[in-house]
Amino acid sequence: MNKKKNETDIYTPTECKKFILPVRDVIDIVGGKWRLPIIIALSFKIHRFKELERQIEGITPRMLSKELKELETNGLVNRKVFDTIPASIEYSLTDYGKSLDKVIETMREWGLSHRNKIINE
Amino acid sequence: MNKKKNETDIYTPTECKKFILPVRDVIDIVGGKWRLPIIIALSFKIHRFKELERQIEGITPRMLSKELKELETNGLVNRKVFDTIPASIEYSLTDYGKSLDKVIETMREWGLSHRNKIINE
DNA sequence: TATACTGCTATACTAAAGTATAGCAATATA
DNA sequence: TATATTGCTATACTTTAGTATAGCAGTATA
Repeated sequence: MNKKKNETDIYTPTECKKFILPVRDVIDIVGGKWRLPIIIALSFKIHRFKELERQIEGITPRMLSKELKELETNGLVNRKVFDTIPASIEYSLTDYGKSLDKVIETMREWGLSHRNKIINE
Repeated sequence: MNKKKNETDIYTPTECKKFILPVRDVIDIVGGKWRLPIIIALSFKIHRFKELERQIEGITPRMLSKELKELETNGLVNRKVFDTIPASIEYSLTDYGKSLDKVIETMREWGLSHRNKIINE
């Protein structure tokens, strides 16, 4: 009776796994508690460090600094230094960072409908 | 010169924060390394525990069990027990879980284009 | 002179996520 | 009889994420 193992698994042995892979990549790049919030803030406008700190509720400068570096490394965020004294630094989205807009918008819609769902129950 | 604080921040003081909120909800519900992979596997077909373990590369039974419970609690996954001996248990997506399909598809597309980008550089 | 601002970094810590390994009952298969 | 299967749970551990607090240089503001 439990013999059917191969029979059931054969349905989508590679197809399902293949489907998961690119989504895993996305999770690696923009997963975690802070990265999407940062990206969203930057999609509104260029921000300086302290501005981001204020827009993203609850984030500590340590986390913000860490995540900005990661996002820069992955080519999503641009860091521009102005040699005023003291230096002012602007963070902006690269084109590649901007290309997440669809993902963010889809997630936002789902999130909103979830809120509505909770409220209407 | 640094006096402009309110001038710059006033642009989107609440708008940006408001925009972030529903996305945060999504992160809370399906964030982390394993939840979306699990949901994707279940979007292909109903799975039993060991089948999921095989489809989702690298997951341990502890994590799978934990995340399935969370997903059930949040109403995304359904757990159905058949009182055969030994019991067999089927995990499936609820309609609400299924409603993530757009989010997943958008993420997948972005993930694929990221792969292409890396390959083409 | 005292305080606040900017753009962080350092240190020390806690909490959450994740891994590794083993095991159990009961049946089926070799 | 030995091994494999299912659907997990228990224990112990490591790693990563995240928090809390303090501080610095240099300017501007009160």
